[in-house]
Amino acid sequence: MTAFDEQPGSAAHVLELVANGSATSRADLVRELGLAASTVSVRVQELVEAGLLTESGEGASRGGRRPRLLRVADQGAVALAADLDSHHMRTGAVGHTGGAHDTDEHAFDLTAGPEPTLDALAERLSALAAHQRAAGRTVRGVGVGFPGPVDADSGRIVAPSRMPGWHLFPLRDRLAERLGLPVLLDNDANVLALGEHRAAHPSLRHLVVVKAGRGIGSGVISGGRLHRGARGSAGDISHVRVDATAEHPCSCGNIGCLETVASGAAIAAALRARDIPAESTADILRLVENGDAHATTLVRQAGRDIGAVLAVVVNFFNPEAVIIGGALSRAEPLVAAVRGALYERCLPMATSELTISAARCGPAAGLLGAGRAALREAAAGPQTACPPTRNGK
Amino acid sequence: MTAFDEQPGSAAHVLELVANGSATSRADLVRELGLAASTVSVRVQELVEAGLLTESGEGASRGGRRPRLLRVADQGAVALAADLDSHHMRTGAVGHTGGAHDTDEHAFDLTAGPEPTLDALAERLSALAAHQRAAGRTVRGVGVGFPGPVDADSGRIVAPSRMPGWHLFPLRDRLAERLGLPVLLDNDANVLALGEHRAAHPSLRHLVVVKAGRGIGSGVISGGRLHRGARGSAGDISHVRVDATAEHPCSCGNIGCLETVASGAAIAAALRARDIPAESTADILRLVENGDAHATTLVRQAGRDIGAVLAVVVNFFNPEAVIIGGALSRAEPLVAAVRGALYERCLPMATSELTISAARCGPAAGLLGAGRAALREAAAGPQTACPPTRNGK
DNA sequence: CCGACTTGCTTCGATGACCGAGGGAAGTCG
DNA sequence: CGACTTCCCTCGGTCATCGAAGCAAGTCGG
Repeated sequence: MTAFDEQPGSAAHVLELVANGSATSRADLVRELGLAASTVSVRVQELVEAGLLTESGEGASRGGRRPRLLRVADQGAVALAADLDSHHMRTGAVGHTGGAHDTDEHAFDLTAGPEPTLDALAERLSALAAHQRAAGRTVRGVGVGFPGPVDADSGRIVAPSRMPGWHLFPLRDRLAERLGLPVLLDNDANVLALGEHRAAHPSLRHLVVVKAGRGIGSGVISGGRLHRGARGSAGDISHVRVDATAEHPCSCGNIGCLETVASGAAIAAALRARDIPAESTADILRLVENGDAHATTLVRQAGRDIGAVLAVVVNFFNPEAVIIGGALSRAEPLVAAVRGALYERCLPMATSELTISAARCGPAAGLLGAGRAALREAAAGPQTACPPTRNGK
Repeated sequence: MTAFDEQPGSAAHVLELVANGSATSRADLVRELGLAASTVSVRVQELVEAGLLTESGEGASRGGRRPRLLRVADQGAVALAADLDSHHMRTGAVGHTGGAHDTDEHAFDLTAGPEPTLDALAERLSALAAHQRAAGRTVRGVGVGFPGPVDADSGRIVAPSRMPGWHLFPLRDRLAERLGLPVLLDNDANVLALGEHRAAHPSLRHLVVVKAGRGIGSGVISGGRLHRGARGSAGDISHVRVDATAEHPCSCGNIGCLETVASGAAIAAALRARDIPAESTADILRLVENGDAHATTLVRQAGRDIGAVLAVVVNFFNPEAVIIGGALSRAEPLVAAVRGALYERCLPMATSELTISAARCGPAAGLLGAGRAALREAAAGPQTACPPTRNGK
């Protein structure tokens, strides 16, 4: 019943490969999946009959018969996506291919509690749904990335330390009820990781995707699958201690947490302490782009701090790539500092073939991840039913 | 073709469940595996016919017919196991059940190079094999744990920084040739992790097993499977920086590595610097048991340092358990300090249901892990052939 | 321009894993 | 002693996948 898992050989996997361009024909799929040609044909036929895949013309010959090109049938099918952070709500509509449409950013306060957030979410997503439908598109589902621990199975928020009232709030079901659409809810870093993995690096098996924005989180792909850990809190590096001498206490009750020295919120606070007006990560980015020395120094130091934590993670987990996403990933000095810290502190063996780069999907990566995941759910739902106790007949 | 993987439903998995006591009858297996009773019966019958499983009497009724008890047919079948560290070679014979027999420890110098090590290994294992055969047992294979990075697929050693001559040495094949037996080679922490997981905690899915001995390493179980990472170096936490002010340079070229402040070698060196004679981890343990204040302080500090690194790992990976193995795990203060550091520095969410304990299999855990893995290989080999290109017929 | 070869895709049994129904064996319990 | 439970096996049936064969539609060298 877990949201994102999919068995390697089949069904949604085929859609995925076609959607992200890894395969454009049946023959491609055969090479990619390692299945028999006959099996792939059957699978494709099912998907075509279900209206999820279309044939669209023929491709270039490679010395023999021309392949019949396959495309995802995104005939106006979209998912709504929402990416939350503590002070903003970004929304958009996501199709099977291409970027996010109709995106919008909207200030609000997550700490005001679940009910106001639910209201704001429902309001904006309803409007978005109406707008999409007016444009002739079908809305298949909703994907939401939440900046805190989420129990993805039950669709509930789990105990964010500084967000009173949120503990065990059933955001997924409440939102689904309000919108009349299936909702997929997960941690923001997890949807980012899924989006980057599936869309930009589908062949990698072990991946760490960091979301550096107002807060800091990460999503972990192990063996090609999202690693949630024992209680779904895997990837939470925001409260790792990086500077025991730091004075700022953290909401978690410790001091020197990564979040208190390297997050967008911390950088903005440090800038304000120097009488430089900065509230959002956008402000920080603007300062850095304008060459503000203080801002650049702080951002670079944040990168070093994040890199110090990631160094442990890279030695321990030995991923094929570390991807930096989130708003701050657009600040070159931060990415460069992360790179430097990793190369300096990790074993050569762990870094010699390690890719370290900014998220390829850019600022909308979170939206894309959430939306695509929701689309995948919607597509896989009718087909890949839950193995146990489902077909009553 | 990877050494330890096994698909969930079948073959070796059944043996595993019976071997570690998770299942004692066909009905148990049905409950454990979730397969149909008929399927389980077929599987068991195959294993019985192959001589790998036996029926042995009947168990207590639970209100109906008595179950026919199953046991692993370890009719004298053993694997030889070797656990290497930089100055010792521990060997023993391991059956499907029970502990290691005929164990022996033998001082030698790994840094002397691969050929002398190969000679020493072959000599002791040949003697052990002869002894086991004289006692009427059949030797099915050999499992070796090596204290450094290993490419498990090719069975070769990978670039240990301070071990000249070892890079890409094909220890597995060379040893197999010398002994005329199939050899399984893996990192020492990995075999320890496999042993502890399969034998003591088979139901856990995410697990970190630390080997604290003369060096420090760890093995990672993710989703019930060993996580080796991109290049097989996952779990290598020995070169994480924990103390930038430390003066001791590390063989890796950095300073303040965990290994230089918290390993058995480092503790022994620190004791010697205070004119307390200590060479091996056994010496350290003796001092701690005798209440030596310096030794106890150093061991406790080592535990804190290890705990500091594990805190990052626990937040990031969110395992269900952290198991401390290796010689130093017998020092209570070290385990206690690790516990303390984890509870202090991790998120409550990551530790509230986290098990932190010493390895249940004790000092022979490494041997057991290596031996059991080799037995499993030997048993699975003829049955669970590699999926592609194997049955020539 | 024409065979020979390549590539793409489909059709059609064969295979094998798994399941479920049915039933027999051997218990417990009232 | 009968009703029910538990354990296990036997026997078709379903389903996914494979491989062989073949057709379709190209390229390419003579």
